[in-house]
Amino acid sequence: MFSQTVEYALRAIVHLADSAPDSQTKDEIAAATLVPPAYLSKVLQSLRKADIIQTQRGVGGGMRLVGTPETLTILQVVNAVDPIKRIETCPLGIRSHGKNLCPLHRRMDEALASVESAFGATTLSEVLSEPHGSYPLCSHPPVREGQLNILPTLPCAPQTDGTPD
Amino acid sequence: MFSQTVEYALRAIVHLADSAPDSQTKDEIAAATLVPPAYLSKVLQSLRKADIIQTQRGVGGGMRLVGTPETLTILQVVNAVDPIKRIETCPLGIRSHGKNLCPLHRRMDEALASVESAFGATTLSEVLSEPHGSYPLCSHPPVREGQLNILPTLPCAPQTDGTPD
DNA sequence: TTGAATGTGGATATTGACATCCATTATTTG
DNA sequence: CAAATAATGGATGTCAATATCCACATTCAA
Repeated sequence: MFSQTVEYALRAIVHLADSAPDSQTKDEIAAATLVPPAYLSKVLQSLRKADIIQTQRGVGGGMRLVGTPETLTILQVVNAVDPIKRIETCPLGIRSHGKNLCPLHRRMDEALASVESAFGATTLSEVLSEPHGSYPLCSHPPVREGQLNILPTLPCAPQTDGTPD
Repeated sequence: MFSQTVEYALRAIVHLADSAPDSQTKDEIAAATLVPPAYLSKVLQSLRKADIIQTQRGVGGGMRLVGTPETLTILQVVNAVDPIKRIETCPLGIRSHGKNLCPLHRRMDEALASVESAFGATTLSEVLSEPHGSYPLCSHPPVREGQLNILPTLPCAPQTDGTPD
């Protein structure tokens, strides 16, 4: 239903919002969100073109939010990479009758509208500040190890929690 | 957002529901719904495997609804050809924590749930019996010509209604 | 100024969704 | 049975989404 690109973009932007207003490099974001680094570049380009993030080349560079998590909605991110296409005209008619959708396509469009509405009403800050203390990219706080480690800090790092397979 | 296959399946099933309990051949459905005939075969196969339609080979054969338009929902049709995949577990975690989605994916799943709910609550008969007299596959009654014609009856046949390009 | 860090953009591969074609099977009618 | 009708299933083709790679441009620090 949602494209892989949307999934990646949202993961990345959540991570960026979480570290706002600081910058993160592409590789840092990729490691934290488990998105293929090479492809993440492309996705982030779309977000930059949509003026959702700023980029900075060179040493100490990276990506950061243009605005604040309070004002940025999930919908803006989604529309930047893979816009929700509302059904404007009957997909059957060569020349559709304006806004008069048939009952079938009206229902389908209403479904799209509900998604659009829900996403448009959700800011990044809302995603980040859930009351239950759950963490954005997984259901528990990220593993923070007080050491330089080989593996990047994975929000949802594979970990055996005692539960057998 | 919705796949082409879903679009085709819904068009076909609306047409079948509209002519229920009669049969329609694949080519009749294809002509009426403007779906590529060869591909429609594949889509209809999915509906048959889901026991939503019955098929009959040979002279006088075709496809018809198994049930009634009153009990068949859009969701059943959608799930037969391209199931709505709810987000059950965190897409990031190798081993996700059961049903505890992170805030981001919970929102995304809620959007999917709203689509699922809307589609599950809509029967084919509801689509067919809109109060405004609008017609299922387009916003006006189909062109019915009292003659044998070369072109099939297209519900949304391309027609110049006086509006310039 | 040099080199390391970092994003940019173009070329290219991979994959699955969409679509077509055709030989075959099943059914009905004459 | 023979012929016409109609669905079935397998093989194949096409294309856009996904994904990778690399040469290049930009920036900072030493």
